[in-house]
Amino acid sequence: MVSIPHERVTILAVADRAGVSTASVSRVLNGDERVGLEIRQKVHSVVRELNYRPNAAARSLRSQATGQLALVVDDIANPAYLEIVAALQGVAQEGSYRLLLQSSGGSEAEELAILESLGQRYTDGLIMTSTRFGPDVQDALSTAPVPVVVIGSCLDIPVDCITVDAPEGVRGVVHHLVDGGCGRLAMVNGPGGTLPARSRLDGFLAGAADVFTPISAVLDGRDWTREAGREAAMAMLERQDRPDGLVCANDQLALGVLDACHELDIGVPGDLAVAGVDNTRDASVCRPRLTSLDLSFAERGRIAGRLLLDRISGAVADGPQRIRVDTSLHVRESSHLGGA
Amino acid sequence: MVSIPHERVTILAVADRAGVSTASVSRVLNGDERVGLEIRQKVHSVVRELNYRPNAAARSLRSQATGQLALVVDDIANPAYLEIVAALQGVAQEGSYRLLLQSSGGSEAEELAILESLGQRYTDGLIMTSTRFGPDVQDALSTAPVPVVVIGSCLDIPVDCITVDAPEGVRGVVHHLVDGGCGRLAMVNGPGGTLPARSRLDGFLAGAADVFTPISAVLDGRDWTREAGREAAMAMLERQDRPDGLVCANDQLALGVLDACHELDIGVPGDLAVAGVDNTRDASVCRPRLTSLDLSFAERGRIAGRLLLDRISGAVADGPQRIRVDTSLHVRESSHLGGA
DNA sequence: TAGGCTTGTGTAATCGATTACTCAGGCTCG
DNA sequence: CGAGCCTGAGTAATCGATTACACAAGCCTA
Repeated sequence: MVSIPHERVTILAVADRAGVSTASVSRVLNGDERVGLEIRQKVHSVVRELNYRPNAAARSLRSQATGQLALVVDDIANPAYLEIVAALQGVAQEGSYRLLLQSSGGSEAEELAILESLGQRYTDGLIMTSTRFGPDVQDALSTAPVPVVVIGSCLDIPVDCITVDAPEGVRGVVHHLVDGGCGRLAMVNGPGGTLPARSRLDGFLAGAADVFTPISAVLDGRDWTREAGREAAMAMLERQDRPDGLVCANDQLALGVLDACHELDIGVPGDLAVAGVDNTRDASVCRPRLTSLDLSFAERGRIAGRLLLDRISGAVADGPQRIRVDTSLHVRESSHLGGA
Repeated sequence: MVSIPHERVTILAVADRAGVSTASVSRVLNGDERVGLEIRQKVHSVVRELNYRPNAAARSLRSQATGQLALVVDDIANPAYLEIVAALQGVAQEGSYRLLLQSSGGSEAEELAILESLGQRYTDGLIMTSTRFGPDVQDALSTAPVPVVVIGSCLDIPVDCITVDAPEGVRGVVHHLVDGGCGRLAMVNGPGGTLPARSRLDGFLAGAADVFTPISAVLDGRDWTREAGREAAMAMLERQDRPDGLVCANDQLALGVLDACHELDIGVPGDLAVAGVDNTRDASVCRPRLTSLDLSFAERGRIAGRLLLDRISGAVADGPQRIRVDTSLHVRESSHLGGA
């Protein structure tokens, strides 16, 4: 049973076979009420018989809508974004949209290229995560030909934005550590100059100021990776004024810190309490399990998706929204000072 | 600076502005050599001036190609698939394709619906991972209107398939454990009846037979999760004839086993050597770090993508290919019997 | 110098759907 | 009984690109 090069079955073929006009077929398929019962049934039966499916390209060309959403992340391999992807996939499916996944690889040029390409109209809307917005990107965002929702740090430009109060959350982390008995804090941050690094630092400093706790060091990581965390920790933990409480700007950095502690034979949480940010799967897999601040990626993905759909349908017509989602601290072994 | 509801800039607008025909504009943009230098330059300058981008829908309608690939996974949240997604995203981007991500949630009905929907021609080709193929799905696969490549277990149906010799790999795991000194083996498998579970079991049994090592137990997990692994391990490790070498059908199950060992105060690898399958990030994050069999998801994703592109371009016209990729064993602490 | 070739450009058909407009027939109402 | 309205269905314009075909101009050759 070789599959014969399928001859295309178009709406015209259906119309002919059913002995009606293409208009009627289209109306039946799009649920137009004003079609007689007889025609309606005939069309349905022919559609089944010929296994007809409307051509997506023709439909979009005419209707000026693609039925597609796009998600741009700066690094697909980052497990934190996996939650956004999964959540968004769910929302898209519910709304009968397809989901396009694009990766900018963290490069601004690539981000710009993607935003430019929106002019091709292959998507009805875009969701974007980004850590850094240059003026070009800001410009492209505000003149985008389709609705855009940003997940991440707030900006001054008029774009919908689903954010969390990361500084407030990190501040809470500091309080948690101090409440547990830490008296000398430090931070391993991401690369300076990025928005997330800045906001986490702000929270850390605010928290430390709240409780008048001395800070022994703040080190910027080379990047956001485990290896960067290890390097920073190595440099930091061999000093005399070693901290007893350490906030890491994300879980990967924290994992690196745990590696370093292992090598240096520093007990966690006995000698040093550690906390991360993102609450990725890794946090509950590593040993000791990592206390981590959840930035609600899944929820933000869901909200972003819903908002985007509302924008597309015109259900929301107001100015740019700024939605702030709560963070939550997941306390695990790595900061159980009392229990050590 | 309010953004004015962008009037559409079509190829006709460009043609008018440049004082040439739409045909010429199209030719210039598609790199047709037979266009005079003057027109070529004029068109390029007008395109820049008007910021023109060809409409994707119109282009696909005419050219019968969408510039899109689709990936269907049965569970997006599964980190093992993340590697496929990332690899495929790379291949797609290289080939100037966009990547669609669809999730079947592991439901056969959903898979079927996705395959049916291919008739809408929103994609030029499909890559699919699946653990279970019912007759309907097989049928849909072999009559699909676009090329399809399957990543996973081989089938009898004529479809391109990128697979690994999982049994052979698992057999190697058994040899590794026995070489390290294990004398009594056990396995924690996934749910019976699934293809992956069957192939891993085959490999396990073959390996044990090779070396005449006694098997103390093979338990099927409720599913593929960490919790299922913990439950199975709890049941298994309290028995008298406790194994000293344990093969887990995936990393999540293995993590659960490690949890159980922790609770029961069984030393890994001292009292029990443990190995997993998939070599996910988790394997290098957990403690002890987990020895794991890499099933080369990333590589298979890459190969699948390339093959799909070749099918689409017609570069490969032969019958269905069956490509087998090598597995590799990543030895880590959890099976270092000598070093314990 | 006429006929044929090459080159460059324009005209218009085409892809497959949706929908504004048109029209025929049956109904109501003055 | 005819004007006006409603219903149901068909005709054809439309979306925005690509490309087969037509054709004009310039060049070469016999």
